[in-house]
Amino acid sequence: MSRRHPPRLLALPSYALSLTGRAARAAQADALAERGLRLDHVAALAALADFGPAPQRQLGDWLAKDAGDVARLLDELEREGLVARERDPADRRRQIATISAQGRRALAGALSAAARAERRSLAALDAQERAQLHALLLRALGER
Amino acid sequence: MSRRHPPRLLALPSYALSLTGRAARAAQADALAERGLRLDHVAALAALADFGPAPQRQLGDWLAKDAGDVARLLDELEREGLVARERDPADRRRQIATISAQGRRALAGALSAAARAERRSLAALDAQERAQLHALLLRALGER
DNA sequence: CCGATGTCAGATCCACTGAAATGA
DNA sequence: CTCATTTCAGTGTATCTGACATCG
Repeated sequence: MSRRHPPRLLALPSYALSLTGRAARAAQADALAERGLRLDHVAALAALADFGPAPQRQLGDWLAKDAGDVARLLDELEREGLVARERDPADRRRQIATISAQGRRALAGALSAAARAERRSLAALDAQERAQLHALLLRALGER
Repeated sequence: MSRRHPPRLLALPSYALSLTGRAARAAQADALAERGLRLDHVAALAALADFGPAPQRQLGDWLAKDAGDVARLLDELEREGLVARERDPADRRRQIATISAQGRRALAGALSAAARAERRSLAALDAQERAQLHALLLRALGER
């Protein structure tokens, strides 16, 4: 199994980016699958925990997710009792999603599993390099 | 439109990695779509250009792609005249794929389009930061 | 404008087939 | 040499994801 990568592609930072991104994503998805969660479940829970209850469209903006997908995602989370949805009395079109106590517990467990998976998938970098990579990625995202 | 990301997720390097990776991938896919190419087309052409003619199985290993998918991928590239397939006389099960002159031209154009798309998607970083990011990603991949 | 549903393309994966090579 | 097994390419299929279109 010669898993070499074509040099011409590696020469593109964004190819390397998409490869490492996929690997990181896969490692985390595996870690979460044991808990019956997907990455987007955890992302939604984290957003609701960090920013508080929100209408679905807002949640879609935070997670860079399509509104239709958010609706289906919340169906699942609600079925598991991790979030609750209720109509906004001020605007009855809106559904306000709120994380439940059970959702917060699931989130905490999932985040620590994700952090462990991360150390595995970025094992080739030492702590300082990981921090440097992290800072560059945040800049690339326009955060900070 | 709030482009903020949940802090709990951004605190994970691999979340930032998967976000930027997804954006980079989408930017490149868009740039290539105008040329009638997908990312896997370009990856296959690059592998054949960098490593030389190869049986399909080998190509699948390089690209981490399923053998069946490689067969379909090459059907498309062959139909466009970008690669040629011929049986290996030494082992008649094998099909050796070779990039054509036209394939090389298509690859060159695609790679420069990808490089332009990249400057757009990583616009928040200056040239030095992009280089630093690139080096870290290659290390993370275990290349060099 | 908001949520919900349907659908589509792309990507990944798995099972299976037939032909060809391999080796006990 | 024969037969069982393995390898390779190719086909079919299922599933998941992200994106879009439409409808109430």
